[in-house]
Amino acid sequence: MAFALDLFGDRWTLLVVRDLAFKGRTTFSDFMEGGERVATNILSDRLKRLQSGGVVERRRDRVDSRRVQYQLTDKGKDLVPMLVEMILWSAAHDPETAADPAFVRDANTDRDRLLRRLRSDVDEVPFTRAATWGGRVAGHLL
Amino acid sequence: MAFALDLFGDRWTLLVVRDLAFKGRTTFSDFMEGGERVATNILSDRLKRLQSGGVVERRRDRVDSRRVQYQLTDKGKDLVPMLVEMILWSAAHDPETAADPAFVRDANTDRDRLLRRLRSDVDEVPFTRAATWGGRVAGHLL
DNA sequence: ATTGTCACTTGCAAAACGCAAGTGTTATCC
DNA sequence: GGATAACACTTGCGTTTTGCAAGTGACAAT
Repeated sequence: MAFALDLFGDRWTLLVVRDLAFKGRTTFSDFMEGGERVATNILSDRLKRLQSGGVVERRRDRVDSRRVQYQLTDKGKDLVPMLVEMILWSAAHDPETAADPAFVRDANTDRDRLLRRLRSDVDEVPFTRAATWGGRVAGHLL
Repeated sequence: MAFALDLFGDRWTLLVVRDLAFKGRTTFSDFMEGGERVATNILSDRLKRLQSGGVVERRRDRVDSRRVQYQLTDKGKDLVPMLVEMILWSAAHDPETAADPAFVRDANTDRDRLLRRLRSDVDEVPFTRAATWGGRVAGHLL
């Protein structure tokens, strides 16, 4: 656990991973526009740490070389089950939760199926689509 | 997720929860002796935050009134599945992991059973025993 | 009565964070 | 082709949080 917390034991890092895993956000400005107010220097620092931790990979966009695309490595994708548990806990205990009740139900009734779906969504077409669930991007409500 | 990270998005908080859930540690000095080097003021602060977050309860020891016993609330016990996923991720990706391979195997082959066991262990005799697994305290190797 | 244990608190230096502004590079528009 | 804009950052600086060491108060043990 100390190993995990060394890497993402802070306020922002896991939100970046969530954006990558569920929200289809892949660029610096995507992460910035995510509602939560990260400072640019902090975001920059967290992306570097995620890279050196092997959770995220960085590459320039082929089409528009100003842009930098971030994506989860396999190691990063392996965080999804933990994120799901975190979301479920929050959904259960946050009085103002924004989690989709159907997502929660699905996770509780057939967790393995949900995880398989999320995994395959995150795996394929890494730069064009987010993980989908129930026909739409999964994370909009998380 | 932001709700969760507000409460335990830092380096130390989840280690306290882990100590309570898996390692049978219940007192301030227990937490201090846990190997990781938390400062006393930080530990004190985190325990207060966990209390006000409803994750942990504080009560004086009946027998020795110097001592203070901490225990997980139901809300705190609900974090166990997330902790397990975190441990599994660390076990899979930390080259120097100390996690028990059999724990990892059990978690992967019959997760629900493991969670039920951990839950009942944490529930009963809250002040005398830690969660056990495989006949011994579960967390010694986590 | 003295010493020790336990659960903290306090003070201070160092590190991390948050904000605003600035920089360099690459597209896009006229 | 030159000006403008977009993007991904970096830099400076004041504020907040952390880490370390020492101290305190209540109670227990001897």
